[in-house]
Amino acid sequence: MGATINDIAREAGVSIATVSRVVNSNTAVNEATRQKVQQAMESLNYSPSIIARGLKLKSMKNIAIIVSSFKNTHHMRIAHVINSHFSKLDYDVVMYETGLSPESLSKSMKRIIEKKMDGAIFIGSSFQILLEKSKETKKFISSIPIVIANGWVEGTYGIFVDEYNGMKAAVNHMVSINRRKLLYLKGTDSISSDYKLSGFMDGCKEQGLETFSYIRSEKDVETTRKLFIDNKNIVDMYDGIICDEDNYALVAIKILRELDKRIPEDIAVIGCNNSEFSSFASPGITTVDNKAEKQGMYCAIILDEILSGDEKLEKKILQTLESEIIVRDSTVLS
Amino acid sequence: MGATINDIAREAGVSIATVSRVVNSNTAVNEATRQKVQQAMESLNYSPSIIARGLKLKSMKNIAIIVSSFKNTHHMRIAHVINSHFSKLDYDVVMYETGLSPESLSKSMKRIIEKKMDGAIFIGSSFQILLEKSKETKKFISSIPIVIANGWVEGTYGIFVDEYNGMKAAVNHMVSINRRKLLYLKGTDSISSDYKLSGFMDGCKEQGLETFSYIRSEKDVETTRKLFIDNKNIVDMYDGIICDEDNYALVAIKILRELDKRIPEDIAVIGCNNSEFSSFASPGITTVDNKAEKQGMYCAIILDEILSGDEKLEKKILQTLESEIIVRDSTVLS
DNA sequence: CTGAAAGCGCTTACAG
DNA sequence: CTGAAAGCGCTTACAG
Repeated sequence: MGATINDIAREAGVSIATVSRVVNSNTAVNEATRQKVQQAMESLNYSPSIIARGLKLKSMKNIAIIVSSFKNTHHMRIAHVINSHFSKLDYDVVMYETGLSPESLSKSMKRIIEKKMDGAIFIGSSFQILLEKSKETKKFISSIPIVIANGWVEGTYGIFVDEYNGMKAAVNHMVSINRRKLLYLKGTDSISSDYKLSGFMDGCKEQGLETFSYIRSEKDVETTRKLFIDNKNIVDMYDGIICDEDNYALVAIKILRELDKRIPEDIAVIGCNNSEFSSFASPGITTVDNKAEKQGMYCAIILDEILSGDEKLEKKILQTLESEIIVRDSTVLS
Repeated sequence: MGATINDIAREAGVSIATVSRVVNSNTAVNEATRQKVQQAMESLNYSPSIIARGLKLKSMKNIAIIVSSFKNTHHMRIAHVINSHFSKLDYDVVMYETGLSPESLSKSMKRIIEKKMDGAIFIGSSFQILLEKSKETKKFISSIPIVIANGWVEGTYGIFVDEYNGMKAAVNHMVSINRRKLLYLKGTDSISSDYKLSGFMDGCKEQGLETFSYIRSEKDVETTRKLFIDNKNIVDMYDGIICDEDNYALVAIKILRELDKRIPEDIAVIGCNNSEFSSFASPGITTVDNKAEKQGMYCAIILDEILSGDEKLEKKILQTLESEIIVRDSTVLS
């Protein structure tokens, strides 16, 4: 239904080469001719086919961002930064949501190759495992440059945040406010979540703590309530709880309050991600800030460098960003 | 660098037509031939160019979802549902983040047309105004079917949630728990936010309330604190606060607590969106649930119907979903 | 079951 | 400054 370059050429009484020239305005064109063409384009409501152009030029200036869920706010913060960066460079950035199934990841990877996109950024450590499992991966990795936020597989570039030491810092912070009996709440399994847990465990050992443990659980309200009530000793035995995500900390605080515990006097709580609501909540939640924006920025910059061919980077883990504790009322009253 | 259909044909000793046939497996191909081709594809690491195919076939089976920000969790919930729906139908759904500038919207629309995408869904009422302002809009709307969540412009399909009556219901709920002096906190301006406000105002009038008002403000902690402290009378004059978003309610509760107000005894608070943290927070936040998932589902279904040409729908506002109050501890203690 | 050929809508040397 | 022509990588009637 849309007009093509041929229609415009006919309407304006010129060749398609000339039309192409005025569309791309990179070669000099006689002003009168340009006018005619422009008018023809207007009146026929012309819009050039980027796919025909892409076929010719071999690049569509596209990059892909892949997340497992649009609902993961932490990952979307990272995606936001990447999008802003590449939009400015006139790239078309397209987001894919793949869930956690290797099949749908494979499907997306296939599409991304077939579309000859210029690069891809995966957000989240879960992709490390997923990529290792998927059949499409090798082909994919050899086809286009890939950056992973919080993950790495052979042939890709990884940008990590040091959540291991972030969690150690959380333990140290607890000790600094005299909490020596620590519980760790672990949500969904993932590489990142495992790193965090070992940071916690090692931190506790280094500090010579005698009472520390962790629980793996769902982070919804009902489950957590049941967990805390069925094991009444949990609430009485520990004086500090570290959660692997802020929303888990939010839930924990809710239930602790129901059980008449004072935060932080009876039990101090630390979350992770420095999400918006961690500062909006009451009490404000002390959190391990794992630098979403900074990580996104690094991902973007690395991919950018690769694409512009500025340098031949070795494929490897390129950056490890430090995370940082942000202290709020859930551990220290202001 | 990638192998093309010609390379495969040569390698397998067949014509490109045959290669195409085995790739698309829609015509019968001799089994032995198929094997040869398949092997050639394997060994050359072939992946068909979807863009060459698209040029020929005129449709890439793509739809676009456009949001103003990846960081808007409410909008991403809607996007998530739409993505799931179309992924199952083997569409490639690509997300665009445009911000709130007409320019970047125009750019995205241009790209979407140039890519000959099959349809587009805008999420958020802000797009109504943006689309009305943009130069590209007319062309865009006449090019492909468009659905807007919470907005409508001539030539598109609109799926609305009745937030006006949602806010009236919030007022009624306040009255039912004996709150008759209500304050409304309004965040960023948008059509949706205006609807909500008028729902509040009209609700108050209908209930014959004498003390009600609204404040337009930023929703961060500092601003709200200053607002409440500089106008100490706010906190003393009202016994109920309705906020146009949950995160605003969260902030309000935080500051009210700092000022030693009890929630809900002294002041009851209602938010909007039924976001995850509204149930995770303590107290749980009573909220106007504007049915993100349902709205997303309707958007997807409508676009789906248009694309499959099942029927010629009149272009108009197609659905208005009812919103619903979810009562939690911020208004009624359980 | 298979191949030769036309065509999808562009871009870009190459001539003039 | 402008046009004729080749080619980008596919699909699909049309013959055989």
